[in-house]
Amino acid sequence: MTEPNVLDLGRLRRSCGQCSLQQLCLPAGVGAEGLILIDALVRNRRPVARGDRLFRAGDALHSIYVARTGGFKTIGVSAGGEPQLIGFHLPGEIVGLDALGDGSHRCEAVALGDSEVCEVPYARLGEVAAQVPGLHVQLMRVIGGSMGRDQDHMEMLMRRQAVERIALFLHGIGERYARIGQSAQVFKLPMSREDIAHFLGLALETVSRGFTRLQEDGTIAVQGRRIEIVDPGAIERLAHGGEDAAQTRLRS
Amino acid sequence: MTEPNVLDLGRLRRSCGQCSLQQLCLPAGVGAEGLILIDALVRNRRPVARGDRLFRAGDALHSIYVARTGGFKTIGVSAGGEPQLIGFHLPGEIVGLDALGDGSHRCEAVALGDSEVCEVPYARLGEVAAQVPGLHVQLMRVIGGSMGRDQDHMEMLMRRQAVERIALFLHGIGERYARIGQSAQVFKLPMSREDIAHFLGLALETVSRGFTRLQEDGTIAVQGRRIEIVDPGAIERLAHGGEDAAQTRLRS
DNA sequence: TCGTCGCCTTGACCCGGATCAAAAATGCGT
DNA sequence: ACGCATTTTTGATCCGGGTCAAGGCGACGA
Repeated sequence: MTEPNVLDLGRLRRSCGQCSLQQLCLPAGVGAEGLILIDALVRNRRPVARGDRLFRAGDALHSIYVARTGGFKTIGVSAGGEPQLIGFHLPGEIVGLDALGDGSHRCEAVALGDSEVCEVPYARLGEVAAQVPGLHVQLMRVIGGSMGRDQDHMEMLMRRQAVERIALFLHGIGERYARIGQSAQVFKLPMSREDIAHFLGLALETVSRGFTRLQEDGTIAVQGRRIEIVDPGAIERLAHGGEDAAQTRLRS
Repeated sequence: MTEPNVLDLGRLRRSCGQCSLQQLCLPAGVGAEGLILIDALVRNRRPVARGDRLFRAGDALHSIYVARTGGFKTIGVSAGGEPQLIGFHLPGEIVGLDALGDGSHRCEAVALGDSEVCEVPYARLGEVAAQVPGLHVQLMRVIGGSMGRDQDHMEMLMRRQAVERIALFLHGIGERYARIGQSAQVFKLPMSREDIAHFLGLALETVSRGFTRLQEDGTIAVQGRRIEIVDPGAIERLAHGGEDAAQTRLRS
């Protein structure tokens, strides 16, 4: 038995105006009439099963994606070498910008768990952006945010001490969950220890040991992938401070 | 529109049409009439003395810059922590994109030596881009290239062995010099060992030792900051993990 | 309920690179 | 040219974390 308004409900729930990610996504700062165009631009939500790929390295840039639920990791396959974990993409974050440079993807995007994405055909994005004032600005902001996240990643990789990298990682994940209205203190990591290790440039054993040590210090509570940040101050201290107060010489 | 057929020599030499970086810079793929607009957009070349800053962390996004000669480093000051070397910017490369996210710079840009830049006021860039079809596309390509370079940086930081990071660094620098028509085998590094060390996440002594070791192996020849890549194959092999056959990965 | 499989934790050992220290080379200003 | 300061190289020592190896802990199906 079918409800008469099931289509309307479905359509309504798919629309950008109703999306919980609206503030973060492309529509932000765009008027109502622009929203309609963007609604048409964004293909319907699409389910993605755990382990499925949105695209592979070398694929031509066809669409960019917004993670709605679940999560993704992007893996770069550096010529012949072993795969490198480029980044994680939580709900509300964009996947696929790596192809902006030369029009083909440098890495592949794998779903960490069962997920949903919004697909945005890149070719039509340009057309719509030309009609909707403000979309380019928002697009730049979104892209800039993505670059900022890459720099956060580098900041992690530059940290000398393993626990500092881990603290920075957990702090960043918490902040990103807070952006979508979830708790920054208690969350479930969507990725394995091995993924985290590759992301941080550590051995997975070192990640595990780091978690244990932070738990022993009373900084966090660990139950498998469920993390509770018991002492946010300590995490912050490890993440930002922690290192020598050496005055480096920046010549003026 | 007006034909600028009467030009003094100085203006001609400053114009984008005459710039040796034309192919890499904003004008690429833009018609003659667009070029005139871009010419007007780009402020004249500006000299920057060694050690001068184009902008500091926290500064509002005012302009983005194209390095013409010399070179720059961008340094992120992560809240209270010690400074982190985000990247190097050789001639033809863009400086200042780090502010796209939230409109204020995350890092400061310091001239490695006496340099020249083209300054592009960001507010006017948007206006001109609206008038010049194809500029947005090129803008995206330039931004994408910058993101790609960041990922190359990460690839370096992920390498386990110090010599591999150094080999990857030298290889990348060579490629970037080749893009602007200079030799990829012989070049003078514009930055100090200390800068390289911070960039690669190593101690400066380790960088120095790595250079020495590569020289002893006959892979490179070092004379201070002047580097000659004697055995490009060996560099490539080290850069890509030392296990795989030489596979050239050139970004267009 | 049990057994299996994947993921996570813990232990032991060892090496690469950070660190401390100092000499050598290069560059810079006068 | 000279002397001074910065940069670079080289040496010696030590420790964090990579690596190998074994042991828990759930989750899930039979």
